[in-house]
Amino acid sequence: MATIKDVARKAGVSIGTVSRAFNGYKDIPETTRHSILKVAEEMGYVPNINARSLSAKKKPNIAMLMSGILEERRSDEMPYLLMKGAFQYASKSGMNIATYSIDSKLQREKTYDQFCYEHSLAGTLLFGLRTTDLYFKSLQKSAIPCVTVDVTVKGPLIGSVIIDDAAAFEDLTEYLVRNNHRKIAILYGRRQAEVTSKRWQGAKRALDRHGLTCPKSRIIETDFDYDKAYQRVRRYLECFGTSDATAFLCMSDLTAIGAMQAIKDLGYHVPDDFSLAGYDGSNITRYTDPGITTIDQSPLEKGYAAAQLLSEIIADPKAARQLVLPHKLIARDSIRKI
Amino acid sequence: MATIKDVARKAGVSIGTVSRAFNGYKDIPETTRHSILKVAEEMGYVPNINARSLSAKKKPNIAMLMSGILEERRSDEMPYLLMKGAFQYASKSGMNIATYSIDSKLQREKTYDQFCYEHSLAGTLLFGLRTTDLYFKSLQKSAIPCVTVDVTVKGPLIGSVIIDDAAAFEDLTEYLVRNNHRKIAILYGRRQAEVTSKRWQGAKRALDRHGLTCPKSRIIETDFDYDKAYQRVRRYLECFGTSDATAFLCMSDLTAIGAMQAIKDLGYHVPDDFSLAGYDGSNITRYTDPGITTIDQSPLEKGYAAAQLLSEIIADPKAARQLVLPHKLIARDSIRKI
DNA sequence: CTGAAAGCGCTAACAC
DNA sequence: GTGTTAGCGCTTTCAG
Repeated sequence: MATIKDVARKAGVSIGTVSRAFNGYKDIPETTRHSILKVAEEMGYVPNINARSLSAKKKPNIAMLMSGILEERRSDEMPYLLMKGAFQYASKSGMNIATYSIDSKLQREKTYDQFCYEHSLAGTLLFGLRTTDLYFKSLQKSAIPCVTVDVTVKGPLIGSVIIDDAAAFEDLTEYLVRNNHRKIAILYGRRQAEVTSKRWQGAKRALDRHGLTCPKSRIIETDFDYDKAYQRVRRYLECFGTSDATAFLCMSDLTAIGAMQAIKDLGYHVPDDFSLAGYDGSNITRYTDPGITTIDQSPLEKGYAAAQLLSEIIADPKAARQLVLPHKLIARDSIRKI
Repeated sequence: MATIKDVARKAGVSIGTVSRAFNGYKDIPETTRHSILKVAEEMGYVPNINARSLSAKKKPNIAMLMSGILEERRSDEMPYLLMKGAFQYASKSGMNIATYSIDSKLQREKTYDQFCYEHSLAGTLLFGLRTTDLYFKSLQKSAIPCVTVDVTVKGPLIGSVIIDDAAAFEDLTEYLVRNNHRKIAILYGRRQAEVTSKRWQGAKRALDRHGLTCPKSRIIETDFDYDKAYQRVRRYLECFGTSDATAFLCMSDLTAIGAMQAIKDLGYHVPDDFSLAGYDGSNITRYTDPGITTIDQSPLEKGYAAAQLLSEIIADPKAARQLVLPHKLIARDSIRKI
């Protein structure tokens, strides 16, 4: 493979000049730049990124760090779409992003700063990060800019992209109430999760506004997953039948699907006997029968926005900020007016 | 961040010695190595990968190149699971993998070799590659080892990981026949796709074996996607009702789901009126009602095996080979015995 | 055993 | 304008 030296020799100039031609320096005549670029093109020369980032900070290396990908912890769809969104921005803007998995083992072995140094990173996108991740707190002390998605970390070089979880869940709750549901059972997420309490706040706001309450009996705990939701809802229905609630408001799509299966298995019908709301906007909700009303988390847009925000922050640290993306309610047939 | 120089100074040795300590050279006394490693540990030193790969070929950089991720072309689940599998192997074996998106724009802009040179890659994993990708043919001429998944490229340094698509589809067809289905409609995939013809071969083999045929009327063309499948099956049913076929054999899960919706929308029932088979093993098929019988493509295992195979090939080019992973049929309630 | 030194490919001062 | 040169951080001969 041709190196800068080969190009220089063939073009009859020094390597310094070739470098200048490639880096958009304006103190070089257009004719020279052109002929150099042409020679390089002919030889199939492309600058080596490692060498480049070794010698200078230009064309910063940036990376997506995906946490939790090895663990079974969330749907496969969300992180993929975040990544896709980031790659879309990268492709459009000519930025080059690499993706790495940062599992908990890795986080234990080397610090965030060490990882960045190891890979000569000038900035990172953090996807799937939880507050319990070892890297979570490191971010603040680091001098390397980053953008987190779905969680917020305060720090001068830290941006974040989120949706307003509380407001979104409030909307969803409101939507149920508007459809005259007054006895709503809530499928709670993992207790420790930040999003669980946020969503609960939103539900609370909507219920309060309408003078409604949610007694303990109607709070059904899950881990955001299918199995637990299925079992809990099944037990709930065996206990209360249709007497205690008219709708299930779920903190994730997967729990909604579990709930729906339990409802069906006990001979009830969605939405005739029970209405059902999910949360996340995952693709599956389009294909269930009936389709599930849910909140679109816009992972694609989040990934895109995160990459964009990061490049802004790298260009100017003052650009660091929290971006709140709009959420949207996707109405489907799982909720009926009563 | 500490560099090798800092460590050398603090440990009272030369940088060469530090380097040796880190690279497992045996010509250095255990005591020296230990004290160096200890100092390094204290300083939080980690070798810079770029510098390392610039100066030598050791600890080769390897990468997953994901094609088609920006295009809408396939389910989001498959490529993600491939990636996950590769990361699993990487984490387990201490190998460090970066993921890049190689969209068609990028493939047009720089050749495969250029891309590898640019990133100092010693080997690549190719996910989502199609025969129409520009990089597809480049692989053979390249001196850089790679492993492809789901497609086969011949070349001395090229490995591939596949499942036997024809055999898998044959099994699926056979399964329908065993359940006494003799009039089977086939939801065909994209005409140009290699997998389409392979799966067709498999179906043919099973049908032939039982003296069955599949008249043109029962071949329904799709693009592997939901919408087209829905429309085509709907039209088919409006035309034939239950008179022409007892089962739909689909070349992808998404088309199966489209077909199922069409069946339901016209007032028919799965599996009472029509049995249904999908292909891919995507998660959605677990959650539909009824669950869909399908073939598990094992993307996780493929990714894992691909990463493993690549590291074998890099260690010894003679290890290059084609790996055929076992497929498995997942029986669910969408098929009934008649 | 270990230090010194020559690069790996590239960028960025610094001269001319 | 453009060549020269000093690194970037690391590995690897080559002496000794």
